[in-house]
Amino acid sequence: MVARARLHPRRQPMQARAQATVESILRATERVLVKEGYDGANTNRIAEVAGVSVGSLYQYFPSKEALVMALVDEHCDQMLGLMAQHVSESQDASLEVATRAFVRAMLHAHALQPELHRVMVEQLPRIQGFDKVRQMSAMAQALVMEFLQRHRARLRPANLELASFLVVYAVEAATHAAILEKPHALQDGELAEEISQLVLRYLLAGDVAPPESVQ
Amino acid sequence: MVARARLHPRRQPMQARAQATVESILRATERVLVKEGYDGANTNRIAEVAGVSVGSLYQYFPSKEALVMALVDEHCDQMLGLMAQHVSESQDASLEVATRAFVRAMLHAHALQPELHRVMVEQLPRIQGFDKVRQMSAMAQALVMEFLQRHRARLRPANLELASFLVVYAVEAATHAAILEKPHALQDGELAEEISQLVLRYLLAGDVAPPESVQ
Amino acid sequence: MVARARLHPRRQPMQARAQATVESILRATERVLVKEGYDGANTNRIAEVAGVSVGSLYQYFPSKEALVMALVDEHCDQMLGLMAQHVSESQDASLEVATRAFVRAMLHAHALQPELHRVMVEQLPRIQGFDKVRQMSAMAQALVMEFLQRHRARLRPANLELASFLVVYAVEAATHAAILEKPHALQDGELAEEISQLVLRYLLAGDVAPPESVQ
Amino acid sequence: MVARARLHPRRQPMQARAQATVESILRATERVLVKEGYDGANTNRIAEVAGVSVGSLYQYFPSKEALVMALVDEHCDQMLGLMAQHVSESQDASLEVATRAFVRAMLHAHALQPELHRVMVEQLPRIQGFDKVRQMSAMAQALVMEFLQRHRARLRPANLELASFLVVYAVEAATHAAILEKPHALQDGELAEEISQLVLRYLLAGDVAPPESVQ
DNA sequence: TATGAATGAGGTTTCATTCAT
DNA sequence: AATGAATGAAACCTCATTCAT
Repeated sequence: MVARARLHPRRQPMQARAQATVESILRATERVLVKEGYDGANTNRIAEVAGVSVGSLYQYFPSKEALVMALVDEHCDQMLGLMAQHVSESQDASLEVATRAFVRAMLHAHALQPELHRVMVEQLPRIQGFDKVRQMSAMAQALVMEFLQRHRARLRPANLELASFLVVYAVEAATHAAILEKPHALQDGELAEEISQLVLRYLLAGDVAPPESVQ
Repeated sequence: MVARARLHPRRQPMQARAQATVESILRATERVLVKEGYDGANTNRIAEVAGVSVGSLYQYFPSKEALVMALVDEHCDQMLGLMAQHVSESQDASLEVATRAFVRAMLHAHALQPELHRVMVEQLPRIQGFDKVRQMSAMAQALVMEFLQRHRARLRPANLELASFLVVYAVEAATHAAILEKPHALQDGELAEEISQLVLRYLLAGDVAPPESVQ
Repeated sequence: MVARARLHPRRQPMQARAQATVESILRATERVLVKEGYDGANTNRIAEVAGVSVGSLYQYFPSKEALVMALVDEHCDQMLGLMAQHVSESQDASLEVATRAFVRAMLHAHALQPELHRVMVEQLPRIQGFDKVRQMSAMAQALVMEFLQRHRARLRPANLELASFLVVYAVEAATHAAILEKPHALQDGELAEEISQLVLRYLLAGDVAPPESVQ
Repeated sequence: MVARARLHPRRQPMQARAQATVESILRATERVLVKEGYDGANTNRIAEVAGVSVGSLYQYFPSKEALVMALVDEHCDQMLGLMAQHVSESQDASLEVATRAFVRAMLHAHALQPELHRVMVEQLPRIQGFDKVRQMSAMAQALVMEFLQRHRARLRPANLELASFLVVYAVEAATHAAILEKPHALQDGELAEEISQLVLRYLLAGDVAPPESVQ
């Protein structure tokens, strides 16, 4: 109801035992969140599933929201790390190759824990101070824009900031929806290729050749 | 959490006064939802804002979720109606003209009540049995696919179902994000044109001319 | 732990039934407070004793402390009312008669619900914003000082503010301690007379005659 | 609330280091009690402020109440010691000189740690089994009565027990209230003199001369 | 002896829903 | 039909205390 004051982890676990506790709490939160949804999840249940007492949960997370937030942070960091890694690996690749690699990486990332990702995106209420998701978007846009700037000579759009914005949101939405609604479409490369076409044709002047003729 | 037996409106309001009551409850729900979020909204507060008693609220909506669902229904119907109208109006228009009109329509639709739309998209899908939003997506895809089929001769993608899927999600995501994060970009036509380019270049072979030279 | 935001009653009961509920909650609070002490009192128990549900308690009192505060307010108002009444009744009495009447009134007031008064004074923590008790002291001092000013010609102390301060605290302490530790001493008039002597001899020059010779 | 079996210190600290630990725990308790009040004080916090672990705290104090009680004991012992010392020093002094010295000593004692004393008096009596404070009162009354008996020839009150009772409570209340509410009044001797007058005029027949003419 | 992680009973509070008026 | 007082299950969270290391 009211903005909750404490959203950040309460203390760093110092001993190995404590780190294991924190880990088990986070994993239990995931499981409960996926199974029961955000509204169905409650701290007593999470603690029970984690095999610890509520007290231990509150020793490390000062509120239910801080707990969820920590999970979101972890998830965002994973996603961002994956994206950054792919961008840096595509340093010298052509736009076509890099884009296709990136789209496949996104599909892969979403496919890792699709149910968890769904909960993250669909159910986690936008708690006050929950800007991590927005931050992640901003960083993703920055990464993409940096990449586009290196290739700007070949690009059609003049406003690269706007282009990054559109590309990031379009790819995220398509990837996310596909994982949830068309999981079978992940097997053959059609989905990945079509998303890549969406991006490349938007960015490049002229037609975009199919992947085999480029690679 | 609780048995969720009743999700549909309890009775149709017959008299004008009753209809006014229902209307004020729905509007109050909107306001509270936008201001406090789904978790912060409670039926007593909504009734208070609506200027009626909780008892009256429960006379027309058998549960909190039925109430929220009625609002979502209303909103989806509006969006779908708007889309259907544009598709039918674009019956004889070129793909270019129709797409640009559609994108502008979507931006317009999202701009009507952006905060409410945000709550709808971000917070409400998590209610169990809330497939209305998914239904809306499905219907939107059907409408778009019908449209694409009429223009299939000019289209590059072979799999029109997949194409509709991508177009609908990409446009929705871009439109939604733009309304919330780049509200100033709505003034000039740049944003609308870039989203249109995203769609058209994906769909059509060859380059896409700017709007003025086509219209 | 932290200053609690809500210390004031939540709503005024409008219907007779609601007023009865509030009344029974307040009386139950008294009983539980006396029996279990402040730390032993809990809202579920109070509600149970009151014969209502916790929900009803929280409908009228937004927090445990607000509930206790309401009781303290009520008690302070009673005490102050009693004092004011006696002061006004002693309008034309001599200092000796008025003082003796006042001391007897104080003893009487403390004896009404000695256990409750003890809890009030000894156990109710000084919650932030709990200045009602201090306010009551201030008002008592004001009443006494007004009275002293009317009799200033006969008084020894020059600083009437200080005199009021000392008289109020000395009488309150003596009365309070006597009720709790020497309840038997209330029967004969010795205690009342000695407290009166304490006050009168402090205030007046020369000796103070016993009551019978004055009245 | 809970069974309150253990109220006494668990063991005597033998080594210097252990004594230092106990000392730091007691001082931390003081600080936390003054800053947060009895309800806000918790053993984990106290241990943290003391710079030791909770485990160490429980090594020396078997319960929270034993800890607080040790502090109260310490405080009472200090006060009683101070009073006893003054009484013995006033062995041969006149009633007037002894009383004035005693009142000044009380004011001085209260002024040492006024905030701590406030917490002691206002918040701690509510702990069950806390008769130390009452004991102190009883001992104070005994000391005073012994003193009065030595001077009984000059005294007006016949019931010296009652007189001791009133004098002790009146002086304690006046002193305590003055420290908290009129701290500035401590500078000049007016306050001390007026309290002394309150006592002396109550005790002695006839008027009481100002201090300079007596000493 | 010291540490601090872990415990869990029990407290406060909320809010969807019911029902007497 | 409308009111709003009443309900109570169930959530969140604290903190005195224990105990493995």
